[in-house]
Amino acid sequence: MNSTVQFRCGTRLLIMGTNAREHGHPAEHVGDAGDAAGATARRGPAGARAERKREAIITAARALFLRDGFDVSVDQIAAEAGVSKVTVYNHFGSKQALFVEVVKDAMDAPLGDTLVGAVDGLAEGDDLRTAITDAARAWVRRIRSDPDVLALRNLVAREAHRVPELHAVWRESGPQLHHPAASGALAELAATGRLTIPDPEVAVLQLYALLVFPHLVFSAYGTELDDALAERLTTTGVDMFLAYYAPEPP
Amino acid sequence: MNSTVQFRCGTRLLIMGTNAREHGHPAEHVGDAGDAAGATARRGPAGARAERKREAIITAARALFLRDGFDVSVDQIAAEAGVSKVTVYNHFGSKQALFVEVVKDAMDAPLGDTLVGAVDGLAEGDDLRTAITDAARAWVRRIRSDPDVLALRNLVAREAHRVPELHAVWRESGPQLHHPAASGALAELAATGRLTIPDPEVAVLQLYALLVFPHLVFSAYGTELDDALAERLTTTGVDMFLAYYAPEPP
DNA sequence: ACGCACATGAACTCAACAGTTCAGTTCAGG
DNA sequence: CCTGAACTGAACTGTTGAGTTCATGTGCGT
Repeated sequence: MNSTVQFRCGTRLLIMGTNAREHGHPAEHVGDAGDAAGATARRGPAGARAERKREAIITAARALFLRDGFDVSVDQIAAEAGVSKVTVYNHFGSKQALFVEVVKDAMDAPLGDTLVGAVDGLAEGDDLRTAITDAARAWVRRIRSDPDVLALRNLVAREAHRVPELHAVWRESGPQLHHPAASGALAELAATGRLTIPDPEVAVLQLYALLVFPHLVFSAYGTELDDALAERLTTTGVDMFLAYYAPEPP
Repeated sequence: MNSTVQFRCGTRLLIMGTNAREHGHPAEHVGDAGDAAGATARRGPAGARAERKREAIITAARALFLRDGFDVSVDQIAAEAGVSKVTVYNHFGSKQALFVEVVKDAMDAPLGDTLVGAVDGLAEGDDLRTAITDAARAWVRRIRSDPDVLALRNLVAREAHRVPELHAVWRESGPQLHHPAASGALAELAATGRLTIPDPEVAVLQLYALLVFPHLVFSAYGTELDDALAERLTTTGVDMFLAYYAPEPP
């Protein structure tokens, strides 16, 4: 919508598996007016031990939720976390709240930044096709190689109807975060005259559509595109995009 | 993969809502060797009354499953169908089996045929862009206007992990059915020289990606693209596709 | 009009699971 | 080392929902 907003909000890479995550303050998102005031509203136990427990719970819950969906029992999560069920409830209040917390925590935008990086570091004379293809390749690889990224998206998609709050979380951390990034990158290319983009909103969608949506869609139904096809899809996709939006062929 | 297979397999339009469906033989799919032999394997009650009941159950179950997912209780379904719960079990054996049956029944390929139709009725001199755009528009409209089409896809995506048999059903009735259709249409256009398609597999995916995947993806997360955007997406998508695959601009 | 397969409904079993209670234990911080 | 907040384990409540049983109708086919 509006231009010149801050991109590059969350470059926190979402490594997962190894729990080497700094974990700042979990609920320190951007907007959310009405949260800065109370501050003590419904925060769980405090202290060093509590922090450890909390993290253990989130880690275990993330793993189990990603694997089995919302249907895992709280007992399982507690067991996996090496923690009493009561502790889970002391910390999060309800299963839903825990779920939302897990998704919030895991949902940092790993997409789109790649493109921004590629475009930012693009000198005047560099080959646009190569740059974008590389970025796209990295982007797709990230999606495909880290099963958790797709698993998380599918999880949110699957359970959104059961946990309505997910909608909000998703909108805030998903599209709203990296959509402006990619959008801004395209705008930058348009501004410097390397692309001609009459309808930026459509162009961004098409970029997604050509490069990542196939993976999202197929993974949603449990199948997976093989490496060779993914590669052809990426290069041809960028080709097609540039053929349409670049003023003249290089 | 192989060319010159039969397209136009299932042109049974999936109207829904009005239950004016002829309902032939529900399990009369194409391949499925090992089904023609036994024939009496696990078929439920027979007779006129039974058939009525069975249909009522499927209709009710479809409505409820599409609305609320797999979580509706069998009692609800029975009530909605005006039928005893025992009858449901007499007919289908288990909730899962009923679910699979419902999906099988509802899953006819409404996609792709449009394209085939447009291409088939294309005279030598006709404008390709207009024809494909019209087909695409109809296609997208069908997806967007009939909530059940998307609901069904989302349902399958959501519950596939709980009902593994869905994978098979999906593969048989989904991609495997209309993918060849669209694929064949493209092949036909390539054969008559109106398009130049080096990598047909990729081209089909790109056609899907540009035209329908955005709708699938966004609907999976509960949002919806507005009409104007959908229209721009369609026309620009076809444009882009043709710009890349048509030998020379008309 | 007769009989039997099919349908009913109401009560029942069984299991799982969210969330709670509580008496007792652990650990971090002062 | 002492105190209290935080944790534990285990038992408990309450609900929900799948699938079953059975005694009693009801309608289709002949």
